[in-house]
Amino acid sequence: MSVKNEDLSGPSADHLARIEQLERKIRAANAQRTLYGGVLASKLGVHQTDLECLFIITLGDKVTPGMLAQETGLTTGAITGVVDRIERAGYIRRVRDTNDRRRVFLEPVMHRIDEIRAINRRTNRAWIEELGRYSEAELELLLDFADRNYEAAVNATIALRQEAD
Amino acid sequence: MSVKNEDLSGPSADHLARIEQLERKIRAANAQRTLYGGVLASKLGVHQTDLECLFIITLGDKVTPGMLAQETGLTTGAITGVVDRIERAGYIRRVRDTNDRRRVFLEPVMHRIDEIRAINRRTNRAWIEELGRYSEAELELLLDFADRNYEAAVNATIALRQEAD
DNA sequence: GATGATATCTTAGTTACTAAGATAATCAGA
DNA sequence: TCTGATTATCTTAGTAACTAAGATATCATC
Repeated sequence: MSVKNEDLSGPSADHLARIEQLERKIRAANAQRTLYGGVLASKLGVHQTDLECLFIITLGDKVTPGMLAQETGLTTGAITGVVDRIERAGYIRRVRDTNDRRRVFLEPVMHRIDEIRAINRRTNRAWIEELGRYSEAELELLLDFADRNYEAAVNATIALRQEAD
Repeated sequence: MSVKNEDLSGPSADHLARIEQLERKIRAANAQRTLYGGVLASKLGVHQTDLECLFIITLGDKVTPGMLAQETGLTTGAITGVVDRIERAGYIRRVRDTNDRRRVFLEPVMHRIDEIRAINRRTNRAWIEELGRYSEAELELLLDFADRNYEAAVNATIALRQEAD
């Protein structure tokens, strides 16, 4: 019976199978979260894209339409529409940059954003509770993993864009 | 100095902050993966939605257009368009159910699906390597977490749909 | 065989998106 | 400080993916 040295030949087949399973589950969870975003958006009377952009705006500081276009991959024309809608809905305000008057800052209206967060807290109560039961060490691992996952997605997108067509 | 009993008052503020951070990172990674999907789709000459549906088809067995409509939240009319496009592109074949001739099975053409997987392997080489360095125990935790995350998203969507408008 | 239910497809119309260009402000060099 | 190039946002025209409603075909039940 010939058994190859697993330590030299990389992860075992079993290990690889688990990794693929993990990838599939992450993708499935992704899809479900996207679906949730769609339902939430229609409930708020905005579009799914609008909600995603709103999330980006609340993440960073001094976000501009141009930055949104870059991060989402949408055209600046499309972003103008997005910004129009979420401004009209009262979730952000356009504030001209006083230093460079071509630019516009998208300032989140926090008390309106909090309304959305309240909905998320309601619908995710059980999930938040589950998360609370993780130990510090486990949370650390999950945080690190999520971070690497994000970076990997960024790099994969860049790599894919650079591949010859 | 009054210090409340943290064990009785639930997770500490610090713990909660980490949980929120985790949630934000998951969402950011989500957005990036969605972006990657868009770039990949345009590279393949299909739509982002098409690619997502194709993924669902390869996950399950004997998937029908109706099931796709349910899982994605799209109308059956939209699904017809999706199926038309990915069939024309050669990634699936429509196969009539011989037992119930109203139904259609969406049969993935595996050697074409593998082309897509090869691209993903190329662009995610570094990420796959990183995953390989996780221990069995860590992978177990991540798998379980991804699973819970998926279920949480399903439940949150249901809860949101049921909330009074 | 008639009735209702189910699965998919078709059609008409809406609208979010892209591409290209307009507008307006900034910057760099002579 | 004028000139041209660049940058940031917005506007416009056109495309196509989507929804809603209904058509078509098959199945199940009495």
